Amino acid sequence: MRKETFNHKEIEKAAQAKWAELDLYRTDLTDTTKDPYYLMFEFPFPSGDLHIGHWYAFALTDIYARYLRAMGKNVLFPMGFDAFGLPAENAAMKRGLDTRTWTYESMERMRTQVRTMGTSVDWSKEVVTSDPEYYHWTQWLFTKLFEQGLAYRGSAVVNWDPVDNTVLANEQVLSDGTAERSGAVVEKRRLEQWFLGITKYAERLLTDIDPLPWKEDIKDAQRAWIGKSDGATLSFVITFKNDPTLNDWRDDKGNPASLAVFTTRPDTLFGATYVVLAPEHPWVTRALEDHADVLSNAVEVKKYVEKTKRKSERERMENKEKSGVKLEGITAINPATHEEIPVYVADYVIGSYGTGAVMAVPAHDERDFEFAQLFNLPVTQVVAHPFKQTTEPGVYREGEPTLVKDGIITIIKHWKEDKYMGLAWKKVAWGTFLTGGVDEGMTPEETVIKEIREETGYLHAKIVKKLMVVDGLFYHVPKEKNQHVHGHVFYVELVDDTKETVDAEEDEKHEIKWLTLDEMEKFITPDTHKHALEVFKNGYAPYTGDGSLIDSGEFTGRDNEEAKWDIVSMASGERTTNYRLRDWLVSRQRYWGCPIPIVYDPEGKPHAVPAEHLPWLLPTDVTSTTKGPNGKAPLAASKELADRVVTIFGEGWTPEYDTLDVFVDSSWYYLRYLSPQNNQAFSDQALMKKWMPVDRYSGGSEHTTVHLLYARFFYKALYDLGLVPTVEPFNERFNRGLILGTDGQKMSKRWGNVLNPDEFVEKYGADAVRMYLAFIGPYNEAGSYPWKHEGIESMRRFLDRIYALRTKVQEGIESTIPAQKSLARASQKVASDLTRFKTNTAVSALMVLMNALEDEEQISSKDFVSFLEVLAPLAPHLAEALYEEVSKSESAQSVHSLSWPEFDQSLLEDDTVVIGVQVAGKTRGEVSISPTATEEKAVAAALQDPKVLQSLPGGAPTRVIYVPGRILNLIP
RNA sequence: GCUGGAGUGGCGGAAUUGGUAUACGCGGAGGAUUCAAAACCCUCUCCUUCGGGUUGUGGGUUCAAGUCCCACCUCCAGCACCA
Repeated sequence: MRKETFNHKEIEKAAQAKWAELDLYRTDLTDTTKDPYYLMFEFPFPSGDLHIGHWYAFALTDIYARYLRAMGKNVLFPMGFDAFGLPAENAAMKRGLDTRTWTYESMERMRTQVRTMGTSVDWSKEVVTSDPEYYHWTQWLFTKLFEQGLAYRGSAVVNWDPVDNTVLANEQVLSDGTAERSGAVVEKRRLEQWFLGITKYAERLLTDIDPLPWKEDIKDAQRAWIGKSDGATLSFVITFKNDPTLNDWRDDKGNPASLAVFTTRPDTLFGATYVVLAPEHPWVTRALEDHADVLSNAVEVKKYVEKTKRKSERERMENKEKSGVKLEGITAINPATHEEIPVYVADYVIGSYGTGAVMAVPAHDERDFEFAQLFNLPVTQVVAHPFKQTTEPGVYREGEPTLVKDGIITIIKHWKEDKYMGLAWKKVAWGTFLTGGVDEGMTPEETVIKEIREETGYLHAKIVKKLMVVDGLFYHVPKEKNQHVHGHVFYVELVDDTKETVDAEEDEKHEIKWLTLDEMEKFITPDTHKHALEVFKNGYAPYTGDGSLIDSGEFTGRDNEEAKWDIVSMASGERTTNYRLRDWLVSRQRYWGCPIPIVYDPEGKPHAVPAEHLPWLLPTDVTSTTKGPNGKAPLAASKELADRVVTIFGEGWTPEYDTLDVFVDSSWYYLRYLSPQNNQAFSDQALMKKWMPVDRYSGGSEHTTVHLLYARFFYKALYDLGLVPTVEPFNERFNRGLILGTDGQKMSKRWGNVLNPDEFVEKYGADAVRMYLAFIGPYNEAGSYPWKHEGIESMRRFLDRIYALRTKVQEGIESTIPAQKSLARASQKVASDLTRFKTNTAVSALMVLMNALEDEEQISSKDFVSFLEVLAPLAPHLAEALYEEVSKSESAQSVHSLSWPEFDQSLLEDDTVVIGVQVAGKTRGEVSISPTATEEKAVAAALQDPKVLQSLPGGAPTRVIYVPGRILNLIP
């Protein structure tokens, strides 16, 4: 038997009944006496049961809600259910139950569970997305977007299950590309679908992130998702070899047959040696379907295109080996070099990004390089790889004048042996290849032959290959000046040892060494030469960085970034921005979702269902398991729906059969909380002005990109329609961490490590579970925390000790100063910790406080109530129970109606503090002095300490650094 | 591969934002209590050759670095053939 314990079931029941009776958590949204604070957590799917993750999300935000109320805020803390959607539908189907019935029963169960946590949710604001009262307005908002052209129809590729004759969501397709349900190999099909035009908002979604007070990882994930790229669209004129008449062919806009490509590297245009089209590119389709004769290898191309179509998304993602087919009969003209270059179709180019076609620059793009290797395509270097010398001798001297010139770096092979020429410099510790400057009027090649002869005397040298151009910035020690050399790197073989006498002056400079490649590696010193050797040994690797342009016509020599846009205008290109973000496909061929409020006239033209016919009800004569005809959505089988359309709109009119993606439902629910029963509007304008944006939004990191981004877009679209008052819906965003199983693994049925929170609530009580979760780690950082049984036991022990404290409480006695000080400190610490969502240190502060109170003989009832007030957000039930016991002199009915305890500031200031004493920065002792003591006093006190004296030669410091109340540092 | 974040005892984690590193809790050891055990209570618990040393590693800035700067290593998260 514990010395003191309490019956948590009793006190929880009593407290919860009391709160309900007092209607303590109903928020008056129109209250003008208090500051509004909108605190929200992500509303759950009705998954059937609350798991520990739900507790973590709801209970910890509840702690903050209770704290804010005590701070005098008017807190809106609502909840609801994201009730439509696949998870509910699948769960119901798996159990063989009706989706609607199962979903609503499931929500009822979860509501009860949420109450057991002691959350202070205002249930009068509850929203359920599958209620017609809610989706009425989802539909209304959709029609508003439709009117703006922001909701539109387009064709999209979907996952098609040929056995079940149905469309599958990505989640229903297994990693091997088969359907979860039927096991069939999933195919790709192009269907007409509804989209929301989120890409129109890409730029604003991006720039408006910057001022938000979110953690960098959340912001960055959104930026990556939007994926902005600045570049240019360039046109490549196309020539049809097999059918010259087509060369006059013009596109829809009357432009000559030319192919648009998007590139972020127009500066490398001179190095574009071929062009690649995505297999989905309209030209490929057209060439195969309408003009098969333009391709000499149409059969082969067709085969390749078919093959890539069958490839699943995942396959394409995992297997990144290049493949492709040349389009025989079509060539393109590089607009910069005017050279004729080949055209390929390859699936490494994505049809839906940019123009679905790229110019390939193998010298400066890794993917293009890989492809070029495969097909033996030319690699033309146009950007020199720069090296600024960073190791002596020859470190580039910043700010000093620099001689810019062309030069050669020559790797010379011995005429007989497998050895190479190295030059050991005599006046400086350089080991180099043969180098030289290119004189006016000479080519680098001529310079090579000349330099070999002048500097080494060898007469018979053969240039085998030009390897590359490197750009060296270094200090030429013998010449005593900075040089910036565009170094043309050559590989040369000596034919024989015929040589003439070398000029004595040249001979003075360096000595020839014949070295193997391994020896050469150690011998060579300048960075440019090291790189040249590397390329000689391992071959050219694509260089994707910046540098000066080479072999780029009139642009040669200029900085690539600086010349970029000039090259674009020279090629008559257009500066373009592209985004990775695609428009949001919202059609779902499922039953359990918000019906898309669209009907089609006899010509097939879509019309929004007029407002007076909303809500556009989900028919009840079909259900999740109903199969629509020809693989259409379940609603296509609904007679109820078809009849409704004919009755309202007339013969020949047909309904839209698809339902909306659940992320549409959840994109605006925070607006509905403000006016959940409103049947005149989706929300209330005055209340939105008062309450938006949501002050703090807590949720899972899995929703960082999709939900958060979609909600931001939806809200911005409503802002443009004048329907909401601000540009962003959420101010602060906190991603919570993950509670792991006791084995440190993610909880999953597969590992058999799923813990049921109800068991712990039953055994230790809701308060212990709440406080344990609060203590497990910082809630404001998305870490992951393994569940420890010992942890929750210790938390119950802590609560028992608090319960035991009540026996020390005395009515009518004075507070002691130590008790007051402890309370003041804890109250301040808990307040600042909770504000930052640092629940773990808030709990720790409570523990420190309790340890101090335990040392007291007696506790005044006033102090004890203060203690309960600080405890109340974290352990609301126990605080309430103890409050009832000791609060006879208090006027408030509930501890949760009290305001946060205030203490005299002077209680936080100590008369004496212990500060560290350092000698030369090392801690040697400590002194106990007043935080306002003068430097003389502090030093005098410190010199009393023998340890300090001992380490302070001379007995007195020459210099003193004194930060009152913090540190004393004595410098000998 | 790219981008972002983080590395502190046996473990979860603290650290007034540059000022006594290891708060609080778990685990462990010893004791008290008990016929005995559980529970409860008390004490100790980074290393040390007792000089001192210690925040992933190596440098730097500073009177002073877990905190700031540079390089490297490791882990986590997001994106991933996006031209």
